[in-house]
Amino acid sequence: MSETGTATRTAVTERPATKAATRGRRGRPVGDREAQRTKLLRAGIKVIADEGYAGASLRKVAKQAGHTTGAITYYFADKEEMVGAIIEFMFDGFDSMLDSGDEVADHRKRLKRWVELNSNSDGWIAGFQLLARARHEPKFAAIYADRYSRYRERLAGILAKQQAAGDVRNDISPDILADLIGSIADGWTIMLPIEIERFAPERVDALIDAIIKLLQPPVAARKG
Amino acid sequence: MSETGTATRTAVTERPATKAATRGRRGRPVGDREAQRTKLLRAGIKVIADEGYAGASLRKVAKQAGHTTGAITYYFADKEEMVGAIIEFMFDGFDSMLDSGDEVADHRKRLKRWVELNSNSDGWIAGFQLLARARHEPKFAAIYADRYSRYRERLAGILAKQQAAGDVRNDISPDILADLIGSIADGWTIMLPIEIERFAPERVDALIDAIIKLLQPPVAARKG
Amino acid sequence: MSETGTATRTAVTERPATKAATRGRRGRPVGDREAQRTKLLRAGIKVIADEGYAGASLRKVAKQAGHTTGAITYYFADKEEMVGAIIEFMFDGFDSMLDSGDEVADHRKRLKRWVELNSNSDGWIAGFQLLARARHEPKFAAIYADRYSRYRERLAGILAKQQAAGDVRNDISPDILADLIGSIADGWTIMLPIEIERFAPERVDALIDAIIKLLQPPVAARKG
Amino acid sequence: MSETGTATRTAVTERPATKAATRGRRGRPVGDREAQRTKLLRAGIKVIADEGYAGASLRKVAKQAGHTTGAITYYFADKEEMVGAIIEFMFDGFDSMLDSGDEVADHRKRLKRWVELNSNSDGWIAGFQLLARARHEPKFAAIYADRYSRYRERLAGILAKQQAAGDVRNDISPDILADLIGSIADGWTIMLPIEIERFAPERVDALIDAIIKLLQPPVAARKG
DNA sequence: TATGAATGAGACTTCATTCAT
DNA sequence: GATGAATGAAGTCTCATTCAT
Repeated sequence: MSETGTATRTAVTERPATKAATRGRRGRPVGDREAQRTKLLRAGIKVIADEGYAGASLRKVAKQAGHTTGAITYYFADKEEMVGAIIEFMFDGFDSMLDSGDEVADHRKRLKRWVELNSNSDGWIAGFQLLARARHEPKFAAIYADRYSRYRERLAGILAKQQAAGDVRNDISPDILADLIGSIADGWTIMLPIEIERFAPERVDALIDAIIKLLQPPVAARKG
Repeated sequence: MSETGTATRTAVTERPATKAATRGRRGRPVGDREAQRTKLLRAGIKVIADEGYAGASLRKVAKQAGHTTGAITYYFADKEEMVGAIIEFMFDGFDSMLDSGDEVADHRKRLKRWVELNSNSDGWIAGFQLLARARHEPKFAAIYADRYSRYRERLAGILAKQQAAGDVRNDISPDILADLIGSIADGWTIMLPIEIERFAPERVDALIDAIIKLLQPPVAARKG
Repeated sequence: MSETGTATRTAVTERPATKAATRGRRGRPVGDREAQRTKLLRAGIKVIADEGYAGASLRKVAKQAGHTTGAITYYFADKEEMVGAIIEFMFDGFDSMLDSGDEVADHRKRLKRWVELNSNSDGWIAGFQLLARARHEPKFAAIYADRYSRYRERLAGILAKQQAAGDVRNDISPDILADLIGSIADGWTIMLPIEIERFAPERVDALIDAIIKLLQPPVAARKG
Repeated sequence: MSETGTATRTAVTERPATKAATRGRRGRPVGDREAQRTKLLRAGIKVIADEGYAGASLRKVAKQAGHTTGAITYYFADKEEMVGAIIEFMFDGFDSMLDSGDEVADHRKRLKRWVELNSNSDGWIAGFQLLARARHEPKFAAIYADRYSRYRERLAGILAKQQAAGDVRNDISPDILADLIGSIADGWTIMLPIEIERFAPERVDALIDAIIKLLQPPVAARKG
């Protein structure tokens, strides 16, 4: 509830089930506004993921949400506002990825999860589409920069702990390592939809093995 | 005629200004076809870099090149073909980057050059915009996939040689190493326009140092 | 709601002129959807009749109807759909022609009416323009084929009844007779706009007389 | 050689075979102009038949003829002139159809030939496409009216002879009969490309049988 | 609260035409 | 005699946005 994004606050406020059926209800339906807004955001993510930013029109978003065109400009001042809301909304589900654990082996889990998300989740596909757009919309860029750096900081924290435990090489500072790992993940995001065969499960395993090997302390220094 | 790509042979053949005004003239024109085509490609790259794919209209490209809209569809069957040509054109300049040399120290040169390209050159900014689009245009995707894999192969070849010479660790296969380095570069491309401060010169140096360190053979195995 | 075709229920519902000027107004409009649609169809018929299919642009149709281009693609997915709707609409008015009666003398009425329609009504002039186009648009062709065959069947039914009553020769099957009469009518449609003098009233009478004479039972077999 | 159309006069003037090969010839190539013009006309007919009038662009015609766009406006002042020339050219091959003979049975031949021509010959398919256009181009209309009436006159002449011989009913004037038969043929032209199944060989035979039966003198009056 | 008719600008594309070469 | 680069208008269609209802 202490989140930055407004979008999350709303998605939970589903109208209480005490209300009458949709037809024939009386009075002002409380909470509907936010629920509808969230519905539109989800529809927007789906459409951007499916058609790219250039191909995502408000009409398609409205249709996807089962609304009419007018509804969108009713809920959002204009397209830009809607897209901004979408980006915030997407990041709200993002942090969970780092909760995978602090063991070295958990790097594997995280990276695998990353590849999966990028293959299947509308959220991350749309996210990448909007990233391209962010270059031209400073507002979007700010959101991305903020959220990404937070992610790298947490990763650096984990790596620092692992270095202290002797599980990860300590001849490179943890924030640099975090940066490189993050970059690899970003690079995968870029190319995954284009070179799918490069990301066959066995190859992804090999790539992750290599990353973990690169993180290991030099032979002589290894613990045990 | 001995060039690799024809597209690179650019508009040096500008005619002397003995002609009427540039605007509005008809009939068989000055200059050769290839030069005009290249001019349009450069204009396209500029506009895509400035406005993103979604904002890059043929009108803008034509204007940027000092032509009318019709000229573009005269040189290219349609927008898709033009953009395809742009991608190819960008990669033509790209291949030269691998010619930087086979020494380990040359990895540094290449990576620095990469960051510079991504910071300053319209080419790679446009390239990333188109990459996002490639997800929805199989033809673009095919070009990217083809060119990228060629790049990685050459890089893997260099790394294999360096492994044989004992300059690079050989506990990870060269194609996996090439893949990871390429991914890092891709990841930089993605975030560079958004997190410029993350790519300050000193930090880039530190990142590259780290990559080279990661490539080194484990202490015990080092030559000399 | 008890209508056969909705398209026929036309723009009688014009609203009182209590509104601002027609041009430039926005928001929820006067009149009902069906009426506006019909208005556009009529405009389309007029333009096609005046300028031919090749010369009938959406712009012109919109202008004729007092709308902007966008309105047309609001009511019809694309030009093809609009033209398809026009053909259907024309045929809706067409079916009524067969209701002229079942007497032999009614063939005269019908054929005269046909010539009149082709001389004066935008409908059939447009119809012929579209017929030429149908060769290259299977969807149009399908509509024509369907409607024409329905027409011939009804005509054949009438002729069969007349044969049974001994009013029409029965040495030729009714569907063949219907086909030939229909073909004559089609032939007139084709040439009427080009050889107007060939279709002077007296000559049309003579042609129709001849058709009726051709339909008569051979002398010996005549009833009475 | 006493033809009206200029196009025929030219098609015969193929350059004498005494000329050298196309490459390396000297002097002004006599007759080439007309030969090239005819080549363009044929290409025009092909394209109009294939794509309809609306779809027939000068570019396509030029391409079909193996020329460049400019060639067409070199040979013809503009598109209208080219199309006018095409119509004249088409009719030049037309009269031959009436040369089928003067017997009653020859009506069958003629009508069958007509159906065949309309099914397979580019000439007549293009002819019908242009007919639709003629409504809006008085020049075209004049050509059609002239040529058609000439055709009907010849047909009436044949029928008059057959009436005199007692082979055809004489209770309807020959020009009216000729008009009706011509109309049927026109009607077939219109619908043939759209209702192909209606013109299966057996059915065409039945239709023609019926026409011949309609032409027969009433039973009591028949000769023999 | 939400609809949906309509706008008007602008997108891509095709075309007839022009004209230096 | 013929080419082909380029124009500029027009064509079809899509879109964000507005606003009466």
